[in-house]
Amino acid sequence: MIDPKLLRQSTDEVAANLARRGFEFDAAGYLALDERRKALQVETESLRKERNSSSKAIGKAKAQGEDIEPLLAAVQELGDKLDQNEAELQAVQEELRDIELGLPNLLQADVPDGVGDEDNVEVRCWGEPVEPDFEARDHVALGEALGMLDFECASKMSGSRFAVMRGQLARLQRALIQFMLDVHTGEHGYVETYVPFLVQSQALVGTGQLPKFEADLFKTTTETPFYLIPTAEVPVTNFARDVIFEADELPLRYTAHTPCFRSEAGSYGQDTRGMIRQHQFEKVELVQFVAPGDSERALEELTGHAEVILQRLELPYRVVVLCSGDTGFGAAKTYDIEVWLPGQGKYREISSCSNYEAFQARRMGARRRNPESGKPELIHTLNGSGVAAGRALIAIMENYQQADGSIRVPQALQPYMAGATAIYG
RNA sequence: GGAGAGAUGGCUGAGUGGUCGAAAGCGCUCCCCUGCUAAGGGAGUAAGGGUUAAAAGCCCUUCGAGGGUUCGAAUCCCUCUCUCUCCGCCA
Repeated sequence: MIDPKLLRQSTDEVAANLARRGFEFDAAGYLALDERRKALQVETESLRKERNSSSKAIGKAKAQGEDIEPLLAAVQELGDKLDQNEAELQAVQEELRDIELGLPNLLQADVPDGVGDEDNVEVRCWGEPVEPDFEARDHVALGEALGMLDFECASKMSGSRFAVMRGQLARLQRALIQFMLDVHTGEHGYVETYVPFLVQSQALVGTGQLPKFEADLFKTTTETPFYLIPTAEVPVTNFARDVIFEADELPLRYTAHTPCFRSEAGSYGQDTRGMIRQHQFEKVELVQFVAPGDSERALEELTGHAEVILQRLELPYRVVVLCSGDTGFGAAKTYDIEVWLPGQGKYREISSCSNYEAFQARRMGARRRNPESGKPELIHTLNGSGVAAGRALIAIMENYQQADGSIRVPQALQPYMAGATAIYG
């Protein structure tokens, strides 16, 4: 959520910033509605004040044994007017909030302009894509030939966009997760967490998936609906809901391995082959809570933490900064890490690291006590994949494939694979 | 799943219709005194919002959540949620 004060006072600047995303903000409409809110609120509060003082007077008069009948009559009409005003005010406030919840975050000044992913800007590149001296296969061909990756089997129970893995391939994914968690907790100062995979709507409003992107989520039909988490960002970031941190508690760094569930509405036809885009996948997530002045530096660090994983796995990748049109709803700035996939002959997203600044914090009341003023202020939140396990698995299969269809195990993972150096069919 | 108890400020805990946003204690901050390892005295100490260019001040809201009764609700009524204890059941 954008600071409502900023929305009122610098409406044109806000509108111009949002326009960089291709988002059209009806500034005039918003301001008109806010004017109505202001008038109603001032009036309602003064009515309440009147009622409060009258009630006190009645109490006093009664205590002194005076006749309170005339006082009661005077307050009576006031109550009706107040009820009406309160109802009207509430309606206007809800309307304003709906608008505010639907506005994307302001972009940082250094986010490049652009419309789609073709306009993202490469920031750096690591490793050299190696051309094998045989025809590179993609992970589907490799996995199926090994007898360890089975989409048909998955479709029997769950339909499309699910996978079944068996044997050493299933174990390799587990090894990856274990490895990533060990690096982040042991070397990058993250606290490992275990969190619910089902959350209620207010948690998703807090992180920004709701109310706008309900169609991308799986939802239960229980009386109070639960949503399957689309990312561990949702439960972990909500740790900070309604919390006022002491200044010396920050920064806080949390990591979690969870499955992620996405209905991927509107993605039909894209990546229908293989494990790139699934309804269910495993991910290790990184989340940070930092002081408002520290988030830009924290984003660089967090992105670096995700990069370390790919470096240890010796997977070539590049980092791109997302352009204005491609940056996600709540993010002020996002780096995507794209790993080289020989089977596709291109770089594909394996991690997305974003600085949300106060966008999520404002939605969920995440604050810290400012050490100078002693007053609460909104913190900044960040998160990034560190990294997506399913896609990392694909990257390993395709980058470590041998001419005979076997797959070498990256050195960093061998300790997690009982010393195995390769996977054979 | 069954039975009971509870939810108040950073914490403990009082408060059953009227100056209660809330006693007291603890904690914390500042000041004073004292002087030596600890003690004494005083003051202050919730959050959100409105008004303001901003601040001060003033005002509104909030005692688990939502609704109701009332001129007036932490206090009365209804619904829900959560926590604790016991029983049952389970991983």
